[in-house]
Amino acid sequence: MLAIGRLSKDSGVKIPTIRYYESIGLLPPPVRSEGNRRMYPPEAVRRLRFIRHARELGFEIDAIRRLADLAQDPAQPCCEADLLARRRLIEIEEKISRLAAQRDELVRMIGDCTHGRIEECRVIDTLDDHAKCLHARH
Amino acid sequence: MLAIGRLSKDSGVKIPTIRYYESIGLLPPPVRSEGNRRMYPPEAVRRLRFIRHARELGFEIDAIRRLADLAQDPAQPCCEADLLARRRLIEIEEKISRLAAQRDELVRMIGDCTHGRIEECRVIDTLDDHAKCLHARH
DNA sequence: GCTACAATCTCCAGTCACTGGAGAAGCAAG
DNA sequence: CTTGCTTCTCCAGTGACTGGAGATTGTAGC
Ligand SMILES: [Zn+2]
Ligand SMILES: [Zn+2]
Ligand SMILES: [Zn+2]
Ligand SMILES: [Zn+2]
Repeated sequence: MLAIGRLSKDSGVKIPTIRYYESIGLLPPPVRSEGNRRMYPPEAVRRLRFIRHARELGFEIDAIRRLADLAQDPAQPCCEADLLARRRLIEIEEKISRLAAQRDELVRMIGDCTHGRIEECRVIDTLDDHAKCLHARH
Repeated sequence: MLAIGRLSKDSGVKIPTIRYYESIGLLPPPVRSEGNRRMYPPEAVRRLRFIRHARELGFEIDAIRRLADLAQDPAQPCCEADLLARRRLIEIEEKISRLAAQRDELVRMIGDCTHGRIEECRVIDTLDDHAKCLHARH
């Protein structure tokens, strides 16, 4: 059995975050010691690492809840887990293309600016009029 | 003078957002009509479009506040505006590389999975152990 | 003038995923 | 017993909105 500080160190998840995950039902409430301290079984480290890893890959809490539940159930088919991963992948690709478009605009704005006064600034000028952008939408 | 609904349509910024921008001091409080309605000068459309455009390029409100103020002051040197743009560009590049790393992991997880049961699922398996990832960090 | 209906007003709460502070209580070592 | 560390609960704040409730104002048609 581990105290919360130990669990935090072993899993790499901050103490307030662990309590937060408990409060939203992502991490099951552990037993308490006589003095009301949370006492975790060793498996909690694994679950929390799983959660952390999924968060690092950008999964939302709801998706992680499903993924973590599925991980506990080895006989189930994995199509739902794979679907969640594919959804996340699509999301990532959309984000990347949006950011790449923003990057293109900024590179151009900065590159075209002669760095004189505001009145000739390409950055301000472009922000002031989207028609001066390469991409129709951002 | 435009009412808020008109301003919203002309600028593409939703009414509650316009009021929100006023509340945080990004948009100056307009004069009011006898009946306490906000009445905007035509220039408000331009300012709001500027703000919206900068938001679409991912600038934070604080940066936009500076940029919008600088835009009003044509004689100033534009180095600060350019610096804000360069900062945003760096931020974008960092985001893209983080997302690209996530994408690589997900593509591999999904591609390697034989889509059988959870116990053999590469998605769950990889989430469970970051050592199975390509990238050391995400 | 009256009646709908649309537009706007203020205030407040919710979103997401944490993060941190205040103040109190428990716990281990010297 | 005291000192200092850990943990407890509760609450508020983050960023940038978003939307609902309930009240008021403006406008068009009759
Ligand atoms: Zn410039
Ligand atoms: Zn643009
Ligand atoms: Zn699978
Ligand atoms: Zn990993």
